Order: sequence, then C-alpha cells, then structure tokens
Amino acid sequence: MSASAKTPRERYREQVREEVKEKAWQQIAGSGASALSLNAIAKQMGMSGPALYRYFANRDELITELIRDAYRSLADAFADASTGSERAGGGPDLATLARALRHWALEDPHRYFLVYGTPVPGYHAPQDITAIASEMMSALLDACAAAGPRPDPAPQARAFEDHLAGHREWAGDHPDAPAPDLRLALAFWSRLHGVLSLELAGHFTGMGLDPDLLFESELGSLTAR
Amino acid sequence: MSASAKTPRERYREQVREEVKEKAWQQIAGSGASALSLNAIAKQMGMSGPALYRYFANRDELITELIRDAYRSLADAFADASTGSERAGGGPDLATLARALRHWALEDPHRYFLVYGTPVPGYHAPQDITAIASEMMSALLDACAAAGPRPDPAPQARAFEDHLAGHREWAGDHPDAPAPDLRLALAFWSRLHGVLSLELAGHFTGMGLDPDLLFESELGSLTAR
DNA sequence: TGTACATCAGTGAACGCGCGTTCACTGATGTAC
DNA sequence: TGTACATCAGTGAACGCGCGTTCACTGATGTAC
Repeated sequence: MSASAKTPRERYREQVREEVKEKAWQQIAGSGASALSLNAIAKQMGMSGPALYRYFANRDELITELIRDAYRSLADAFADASTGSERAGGGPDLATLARALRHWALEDPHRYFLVYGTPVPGYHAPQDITAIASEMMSALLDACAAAGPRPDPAPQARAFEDHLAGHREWAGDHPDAPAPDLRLALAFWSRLHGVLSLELAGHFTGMGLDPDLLFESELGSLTAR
Repeated sequence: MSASAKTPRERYREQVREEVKEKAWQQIAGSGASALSLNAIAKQMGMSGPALYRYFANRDELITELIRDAYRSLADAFADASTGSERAGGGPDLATLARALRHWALEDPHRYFLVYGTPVPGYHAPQDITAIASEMMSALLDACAAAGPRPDPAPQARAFEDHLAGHREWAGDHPDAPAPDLRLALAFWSRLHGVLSLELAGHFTGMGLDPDLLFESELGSLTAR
C-alpha cells in the first residue's frame, strides 16, 4: 500500500466535505453568500450543527474553500478552452477563451459573483488563489500573442501601453510580452466582465435586447477584422 | 401659509430620516449592505431600536430608499456633467459623462456596489428606479448622438446593430436614435463598468498598474480619433 | 390667553428566532499485539 | 482470530449574542375652541 493511498476514513471525510460544499452552493444560490449558515447546512444534511466542525475549522474556512473551488473551476475551463483551441503553430484562440468565460459565468451566476462581485467585507484572498489567477492570465497572454491584428490604438491606448511597458510584474511567466499584448489582455478582462456583470446582475432585463449579441460584439471589438 | 409648506414636525421627521440614512451608509461602508442593522443604527443615534419604526416601515424600506438615493445621485452627477459639457450646437460630451461616472464610483465604492454589484437576493427594484435609469440613458444617448466618428464596427458589431434596430424600446425618449448610437451607448456602459467593477473589487491591486490609465484607454476605444 | 384634547416621538419589555462556537460525552470504526 | 486500546464521527446541551418586529405605555408637541 503506497503512502498516498487513501484510507476509508479519509475517503469518507472527503465525501462529507464535498457534500457540505454542495449544500453550501445551493444555499448561496438561494439567498446569497452572506446568508451562508453552517447550522442550516448541517440541518439539510441531517446532522447537528457542531458536527461540521469536524470538517471545517469555521465558517470563514468554508467560504475560502468555496472561493478557491470557484477560481479553480474557472481556471480549468480556461485551460480546457486553451488546449482545445490551440492551432498548429499558433496559440490558443481568444474567442474560444472568451466564450468559455461566458459559459462558466452563465452556468452559475452566484459562483461568478462570489469571485467577481461585491467583495466580502474583511475577506482577503489567500496566496494560492492569486496563483490561480496568474495561471489564467498566462493562458490569456498566450492567446493574445497568437491573436490577429488589432484595431489601431487610440492615443489614450498608446499612453496606457507605454505605462504597461514599465509595469509588467503581473504578467508573471510572460515577462517579455509586448505592451500591446498586455493591453489586449486587460481589455479582454474588463470588456467581457463589463458585459457579464451587467447581464448577470439583471441590468439588461426588461430592455429586450440579446446579451449574447452584445457579448459577441464586445468580443469583436478586441481584434481587427 | 401654502399647502405645501412644511410644519416643524415634518421638517424634524425629514432630518431624522436623513440621519438614519447617513448612519446606514456608514455601516454599509464598514461591513457591507447585508450587515445593515436597524438596531445598530438606532444605537449609534442614541435611540432605542423600535424608535426607527416611526420613520421606516421596516429594514427593506430603508434599503430601497438607499438604493433610490444612490441612483438619484448618479443621475444628478450625469445631468450635471451633461449640461456642463454641452457645446454650442452639439450635445453633451461622452468623455465628460464617462469621467463623471468614474468620479461617482470612486467617491463611494459601497454605493457603487449597492447599485451595480451583486444583486441583493430577493430584492426587486421599484418602478421609479427604472425611471431614473432611463433618465440617465437619455443623457447618454444625447452624448452618443453628438459623439464624433467611431472605429469601424467589427462584423459582430454590425450584427448587434441590426438586432438593436429592432429592439429599441429601452431607448425611451430617443425612439429614432440610429442603431450605431444605441450600440455606442451600451458599449459605453459595459466597457466602463467593466473597468470600474474590477478596479473597485480590488482585482487590480497588487498588479501595480494605474487603473486611471486603463479607464482612459477604454474610454478612448469608444470613439475614433 | 387658557384650557381640553389629539397627535405623535420615543421607551422598555418582550417574543421568537437563528447564528457561531465550545464542551463533555457516546458509540462506532480502525489498529496493534 | 481475538482481545485491548486508540482514534475519530457525531450528539445534545449550553453560552452569549444580535437580529427584526410588536406592543402597551409615557411624555412632549401641536391644534381647536
């Protein structure tokens, strides 16, 4: 038996932890992250409240775990889209990444908001979460490098690129990325999150327009034709 | 004495209501909207909890009022920027509106999130709030009409404009706005909210870049040079 | 101007609730010889 | 294979807390004659 094999008890622990998180997501879907209650989860699982303290040190640890999982799932979706769209010689496809982001967001809006919505007061992301974030940024920068021509940058965009040329620490494992790629990556994030956050928060409901087409339109604005 | 003159009692009521809202904002700034507590506000004002029920029917009514005030202040900021930037013959200036939006958001991030952040579960905006929203949209469409040339639209943008041509109910008092103006207005909202929401949620902290320049860059992307 | 009454702000006690968390304990599961 | 012990999941009672909200009441302010 290898040292890393799991005992039945370990397996059981993991199953219960997973079930707790599952119920937690259901609860978040129903009434938001701020209403998350350990006691309510326990009741839903047919257990007493204190039992959960065998699995999570406290409420905060559970929330941190949920955020970590959310980030992880987005990073995985990104990685899948990335490898799935890599053409011979070229990098991953920007549009494929964009649609993966949108799909991930629509799949579970509350999960989206847990990561990109109103910050939980007093909460600070642990280090490994920022590591996942830069993993995604890395895939995005690959796609930007492989992207086709772009619209001519406005003067303000040029100014921003000059600034980025000197502030590129965040590019992590792409220290030599050209400034236009850096700017494209940031425009990708901010334009797509702009559409998504307005859409998911319901600011387009009742307006009778198709957010899908707005998303594609904004995606199209990133690259020249 | 005219019928609409205020009695001292009415005046006093309004003062207290204002003070309640003031303390409410302070509390939101400290620990988020979900932690808003009538009892805590009362204590902070040196009153007992039940006293507040003279001024607000319940907690929900207070929150609704806060959201309404937030919308109102943004609409006012927009209107000011609009009239302040109207050139002879032309309409209001898009960049001025954009910077007014940014200024309003940075002035009080929690107020921004109350309006544009993660939706409060179970909350539905009353009619008069959507009226304020279309008031802002109207000013924005004026500015779009007056805006200079735009970048050539990508094919997806053209497709979206075709769609908008047939879905323009939301344009309210601008029923004849050209489709490119409609699209510009939506791109304005979504691009600028994209930068702002990421910035205010802290997703740029630690990256060492200047969000101001990103904002200007995105603003520049809306119009051609 | 003075008195009688109505209005209304604010209090304190109370209700019922759910929360996170600790603690001493029971009983089942796994481990060592 | 059987027994003795250690580990660990889960319980129920309890603590202290703060919440929204209702209610009967006091006391001050305004109104009508």
